[in-house]
Amino acid sequence: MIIREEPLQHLEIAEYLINQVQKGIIKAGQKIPSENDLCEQFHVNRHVVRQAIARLTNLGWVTPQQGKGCYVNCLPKPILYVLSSQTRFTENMETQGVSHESKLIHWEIDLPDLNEQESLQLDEREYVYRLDILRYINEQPLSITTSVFPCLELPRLEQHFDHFDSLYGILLDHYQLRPIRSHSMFQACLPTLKDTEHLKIPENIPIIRIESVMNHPSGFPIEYSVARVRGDMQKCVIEF
Amino acid sequence: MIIREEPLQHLEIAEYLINQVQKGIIKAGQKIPSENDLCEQFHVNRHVVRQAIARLTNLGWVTPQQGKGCYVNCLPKPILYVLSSQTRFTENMETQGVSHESKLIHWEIDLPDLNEQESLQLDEREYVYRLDILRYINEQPLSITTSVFPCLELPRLEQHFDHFDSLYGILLDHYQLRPIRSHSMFQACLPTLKDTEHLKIPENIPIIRIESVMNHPSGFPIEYSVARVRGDMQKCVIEF
DNA sequence: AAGTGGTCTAGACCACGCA
DNA sequence: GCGTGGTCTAGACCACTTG
Repeated sequence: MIIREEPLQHLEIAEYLINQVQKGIIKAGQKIPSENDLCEQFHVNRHVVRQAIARLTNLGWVTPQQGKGCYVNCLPKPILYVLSSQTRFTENMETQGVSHESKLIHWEIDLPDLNEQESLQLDEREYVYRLDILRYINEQPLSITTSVFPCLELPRLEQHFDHFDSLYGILLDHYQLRPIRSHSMFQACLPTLKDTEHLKIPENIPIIRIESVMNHPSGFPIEYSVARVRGDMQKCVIEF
Repeated sequence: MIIREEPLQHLEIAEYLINQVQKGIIKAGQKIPSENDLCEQFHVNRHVVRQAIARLTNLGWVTPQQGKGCYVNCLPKPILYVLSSQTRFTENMETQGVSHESKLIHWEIDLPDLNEQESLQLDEREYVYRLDILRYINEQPLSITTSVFPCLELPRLEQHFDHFDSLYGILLDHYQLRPIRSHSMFQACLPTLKDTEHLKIPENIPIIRIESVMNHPSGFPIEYSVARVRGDMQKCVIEF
């Protein structure tokens, strides 16, 4: 009598592999067995093995590399991002001693959409700057942020884009402006296809979406931003 | 000359379907075409269609139901959860007029792990209560929270579990205790397999993990909790 | 019984990295 | 050229829902 003990699934293979990594049997930087090897080992189809590996990938344990193999991530301990009314990316990273970089990958002048109108208390005819900023830590893409400012408040902002390094540096240097965080809204979601390209992540890695409104020191809203941050690379901390 | 315009992929089918839903061509509560129909429509294998639908599912647009079809979600606008030093789940939901419920699904007395020791400033020999609480809004599971308290602070806590409805209600009624949020840490991640069972979600839906420490009014830490919340059902708001 | 989604097998071709 | 992962086809069996 043959007992089919086959609620064996992609999920069980995934758990087995995660165990191997957690126990240190397969170490960070090493490869897990190839898909074909795993097929033989578990006597299953390659498709099933691939499902298992997909789960490992989404959970952040491994990253497959075409032509090479599937490597266990040297998981960088998630960066702490301390949120307060005064927080800036650059300063935050520097206090943690993390190498960082910001790139302006796109900017435009446009009419505000409904969200932007409401958050910035703008008329539908008041133009805004819309900037897309890609931020790196340790040479890896961490987040992409869309920041929106009323054009009126930051005249000729584009003049300062040539040597872009820190958004808040520009605001401070050229406009004597230090925005203050009014409120933020967090949500876990999946990246858009565009975001996956910029962040160089698979489309199933969860990201944290942070929607914020920043105020001018005198009180009115001056910046509306939506950041999409790799969930596995950052933890946001709020102190009360 | 035949032009292969076939970077057609599961992702493109997914985008097509998302468009149909966004434009209202397929409305909430309705079914999208069956897998076999989509196979014919796009002249692709069922496997490809299933990948596309998997993406829709993860993004929260649809939920497949075996034997019936794949229904467009009546997307409940994400609940706002306002985080402050005084926040409680029950009160938060009631101010928004949302029907809610809490179930204690597991409890134990145990020695604290390293995280818990550190967060609660406990000796490794001081026992803790560990509670798993499942919370519902509008009859749908929203979050699962593991709360840890030092046994010493809440003697005979289990006596009050019979008619469990609100954790903070018990603390207030029987211990005259109103914990105050010290800090919280957010991260986007994927659910564990256990969490998927409790929350009744597929394993690829992103969740937001909120790790918090709450203090006794006189200042020392009294509760360490880890909440896993459906990303598509809740937005956390922080006011500064 | 027919249709639906859930899971698996078997096998193909491609793009990439490496020796 | 070979092995790797990425993608797709073709077809099978199952569990569930509905008529």
